[in-house]
Amino acid sequence: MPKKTFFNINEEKRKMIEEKAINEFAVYSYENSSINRIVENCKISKGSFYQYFENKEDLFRYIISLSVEKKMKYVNATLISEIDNGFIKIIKEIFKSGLKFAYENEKLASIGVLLMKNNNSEIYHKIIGQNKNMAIDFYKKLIEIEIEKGEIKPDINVEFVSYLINSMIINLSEYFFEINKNNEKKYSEEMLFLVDDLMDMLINGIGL
Amino acid sequence: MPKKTFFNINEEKRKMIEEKAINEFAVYSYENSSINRIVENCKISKGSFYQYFENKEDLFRYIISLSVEKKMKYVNATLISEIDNGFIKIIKEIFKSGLKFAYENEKLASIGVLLMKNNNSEIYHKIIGQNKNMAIDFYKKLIEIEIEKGEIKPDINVEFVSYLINSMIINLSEYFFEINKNNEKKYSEEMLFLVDDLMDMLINGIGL
DNA sequence: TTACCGTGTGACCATCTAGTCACATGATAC
DNA sequence: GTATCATGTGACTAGATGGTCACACGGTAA
Repeated sequence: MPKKTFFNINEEKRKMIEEKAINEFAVYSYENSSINRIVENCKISKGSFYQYFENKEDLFRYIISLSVEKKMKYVNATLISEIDNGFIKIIKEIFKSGLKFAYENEKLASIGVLLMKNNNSEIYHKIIGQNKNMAIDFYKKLIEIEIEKGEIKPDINVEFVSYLINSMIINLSEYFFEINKNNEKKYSEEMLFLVDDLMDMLINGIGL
Repeated sequence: MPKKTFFNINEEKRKMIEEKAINEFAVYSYENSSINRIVENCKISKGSFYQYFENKEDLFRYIISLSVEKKMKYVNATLISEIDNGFIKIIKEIFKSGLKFAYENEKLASIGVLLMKNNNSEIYHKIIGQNKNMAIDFYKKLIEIEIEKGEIKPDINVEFVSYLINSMIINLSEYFFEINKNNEKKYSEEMLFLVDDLMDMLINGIGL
């Protein structure tokens, strides 16, 4: 957590520091980011920075916490409204809210993707640590319920399918950025079709 | 390419340098690897290193070329023998030969995965560059043939499915390492089942 | 005026990096 | 013996990094 001095400075400056830090991590990832560059962009001194934050990790954790907080607002709203509508609907909505978050918070989403992909790094272990299987376990439970309801084949490899869904969610945002890199962004249409395609594929396969 | 001096030194020393470099890149990835550490582990001087290689990138490219060469031996054998057996068989065998390569060349596979995942980095663009869509285009063609043959739904998003298959292949090796990290390795059985599961899922979906 | 205190500063430190270069060694050729 | 040449060396450079610290500034309280 940042030191209390960080929360004492005026909001404009605070937001500016947050923004510059988000920019830095989104472009360079944690390992290759530079405090020197951040303070330079912020036009504050090195000494000031270390009066706001314990160290580089402290800043990164703070930015991640901002990101998680924001993303939760998207996902929680979905979960609450869809919790009784079964696996397909829930997963679909998680995918969609994930994409919506990525679309509306490109930089934060990029930081998240970089962190999740770099899952051998020290910072990944420090931040994600024991929670790394939380999402996967959640999908596992959903799938098991669906198997009991007779909606999903009972002989699938639940562990593996959960893992796959998890990496699909990470990949989906990336793919979306990829196809939209040079085009103008057509969030609402393209994106939702993509999720529908993906879910249809997951449930029914691509074979005839 | 390494300088000719590298190929003049005796094979034992050359293999040792290759091995230590592979180790370094597999553990630290390109960006975080250190020439200092490599020469220290090799017990050769910095000067010698720069008489063998132009620079760090030269060494990395060389190691990647070794890896590609080796992997091609696995995949090519598959492609030649399965080319007439249709999409499912080919993809299945590509998955399997990819896993076999990863199992038998853990370090090289790890270097490849790290490079492919870090697809924003300068080194990725330098090395993969314009070829980054080669694999995806290959899958696209396979799928289009299969659609014409009436084996795959004609209304799927071919571009997206190809992208997905590509990232599945990258993720599959990773998942395999993951589940085998603490267990003893049961390559032949578990691995092949995993591929069969995955392909069955891709073709038929998980829904009942 | 003096004392205190939160905030701001940038030179500085230790430590790392990739890459260089003047020199040493040792083998072969004449 | 001497000249040539490939190979080997490690101190050194220039530039980065994260983090520290003695000090400066400005406002408030006694």
